[in-house]
Amino acid sequence: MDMISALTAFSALSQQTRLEAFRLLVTTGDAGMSAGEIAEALEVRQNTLSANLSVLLQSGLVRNQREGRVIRYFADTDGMRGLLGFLLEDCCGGQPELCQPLIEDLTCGEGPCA
Amino acid sequence: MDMISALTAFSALSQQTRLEAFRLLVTTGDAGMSAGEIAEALEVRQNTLSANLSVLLQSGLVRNQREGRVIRYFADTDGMRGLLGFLLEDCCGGQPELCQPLIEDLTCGEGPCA
DNA sequence: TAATCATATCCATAATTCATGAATTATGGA
DNA sequence: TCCATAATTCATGAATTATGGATATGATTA
Repeated sequence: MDMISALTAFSALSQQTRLEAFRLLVTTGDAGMSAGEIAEALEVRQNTLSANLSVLLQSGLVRNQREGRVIRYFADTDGMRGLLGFLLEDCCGGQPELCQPLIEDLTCGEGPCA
Repeated sequence: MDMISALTAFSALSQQTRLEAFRLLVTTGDAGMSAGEIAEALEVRQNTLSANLSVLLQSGLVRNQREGRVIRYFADTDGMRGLLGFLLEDCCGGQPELCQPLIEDLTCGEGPCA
């Protein structure tokens, strides 16, 4: 992931409706959620959400797929991985002794994630 | 980390000068860098950088410390960990089978980070 | 074909963000 | 105390972004 993509992704996540939508999509995983369901869950107007989903799409953090009349959205795992990698890249390159314990904290295994 | 803090952090990272400054501070680790050195490295005016550093400070991603006339800035590992945890939290809670491989990719061990 | 449902797009307005120059504060040395 | 240096704060205007109403598109059903 390059700097521009990272900026776009961070910018996409720096707005409440979008961050909430993204988290929602992360929790629903492969099932995803239709635009309408997301709008209802977050209590935002349809057109406002649509605009925000389009920002998330462009950031690569979210994918979508038309299913008949409905358009279903999904968190994009690759996009998320790219962003996490970008954040940790310098850390790993420059300061692995700082970085490794930071990563080890992030395992899902035991207890809450972080 | 709560939603507001995460929004603040993402917003802080969604601007080029700030993202570059943050990455710079990550690579310098415990050594940190003075405001002037950062401004010089990034070729931005002192007051512009100062405003941007203050945004990073408030986001918790960066700390600072006065040393005589100089103010030295450092990446805040705890802040970074909090943000990563926030991103992965839902993933771990809701979709550990998606999340774990994503995390495993992030080890510093072999090759580039991501 | 007409009606309807789910989304997206267009447009205007409101709100936010950003870089800049000028002024200010804090520190250390002569 | 005076001066120079390091950095911050403040006010401003330009640019960007968010929002909501209206409308358009695209897919299904009757």
